[in-house]
Amino acid sequence: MEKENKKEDRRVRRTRKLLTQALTELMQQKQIKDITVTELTEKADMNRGTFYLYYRDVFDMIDKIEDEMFNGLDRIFAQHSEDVASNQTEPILIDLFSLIEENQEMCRVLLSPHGDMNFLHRLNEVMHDKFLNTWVELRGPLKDNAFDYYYSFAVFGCAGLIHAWVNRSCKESTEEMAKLADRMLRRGSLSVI
Amino acid sequence: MEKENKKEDRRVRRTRKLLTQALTELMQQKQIKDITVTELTEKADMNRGTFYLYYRDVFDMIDKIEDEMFNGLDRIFAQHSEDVASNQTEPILIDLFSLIEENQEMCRVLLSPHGDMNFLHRLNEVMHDKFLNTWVELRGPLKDNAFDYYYSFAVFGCAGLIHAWVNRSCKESTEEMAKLADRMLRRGSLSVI
DNA sequence: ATGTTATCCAACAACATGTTGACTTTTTCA
DNA sequence: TGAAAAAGTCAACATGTTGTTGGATAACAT
Repeated sequence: MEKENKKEDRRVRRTRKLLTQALTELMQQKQIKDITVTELTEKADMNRGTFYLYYRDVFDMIDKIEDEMFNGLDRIFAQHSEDVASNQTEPILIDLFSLIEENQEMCRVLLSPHGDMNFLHRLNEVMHDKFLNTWVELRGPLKDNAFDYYYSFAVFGCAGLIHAWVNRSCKESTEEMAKLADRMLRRGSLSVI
Repeated sequence: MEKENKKEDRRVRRTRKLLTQALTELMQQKQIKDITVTELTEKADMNRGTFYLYYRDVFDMIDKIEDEMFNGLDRIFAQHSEDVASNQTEPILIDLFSLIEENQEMCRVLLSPHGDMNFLHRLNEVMHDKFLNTWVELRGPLKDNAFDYYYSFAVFGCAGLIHAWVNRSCKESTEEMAKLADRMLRRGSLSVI
């Protein structure tokens, strides 16, 4: 364990941070497709060539940023393994919404009209795997296709919830949101109004 | 009424059709951002300049295609104005899923990882307007923010449902899907499994 | 048959891209 | 502290896409 857990070079941190800031700003102004590496590095006040040391293009950069969020997601599910098994969704949801809150700005742009559909699908995939795996373990193999529909509806629906939440600057607390999501999933979205 | 309702030039129809076909194919292979006008027109076997007679760029083309689908959506809501007022969602949903089925391929790519987030938001907007307007008429002005969350959840959720459906090549009938959606919205998505 | 319109073709400048090599600055670590 | 390693700067390059143009040709409507 020489330098495994060593923090990365300060310059690298600085560069990554500046690029991420610049990207977040630009994504609020225009669609991803219209963001050029040139203007991105200009806004971050660095050389254009530096960008290519880290990312292939703007979309690749977004993917990498998403990666970090999904790592956080994995960590949450690892911590709540018992809750998943016992179908205790609320504690998981609270941590999940906390993660969202920490990455508020990025989530807002990723779910915005200028956002990234792939983000939604990665989310869908993760939730599907995490939950479905435990369901299979508990109840044996599945028979019909209702599960696919259930998960697609639930995950996309939660994404919609998150979208609305971050666009209100996360006014409601994470606990409130977890309760709201849980209620919608269990009793139906109409039950909240 | 000289030539108001006259069909457009046969050449125009042909060009539009060829371009749409080519786009649909390409969107299955790669992300929108990687689709160039050059390769699009090559696949459609026509001059590059012709493309610019109709669309500003590839994203503009997608918007225009979406426009047609949303016109169909408007027509459906116009036909079911009584159902909206009486909260009879199922008949509307059936027609809605029929519309989806007609535009199966395009819906699949628009909701795919390579898809268009703006499509989701336009959908959200339309449903919000159509339904919420009647709610307001019936029940007077709204007080709290639960409606926003409800609609975001419901519309995004339905989008997830549609996504799963078109990826199964619309195996289930429109009636089945309408029932499924209605049930999820009213009794909760967990009720289907 | 005739005028109108859509498409084709070639060519153009403008721009973003991705990569390179040499140079400077910062960080690491012994 | 000093030398090696790594990160970033800068200028330059070939390449490909873009959006637009003017004139020729073909397809269409009446």
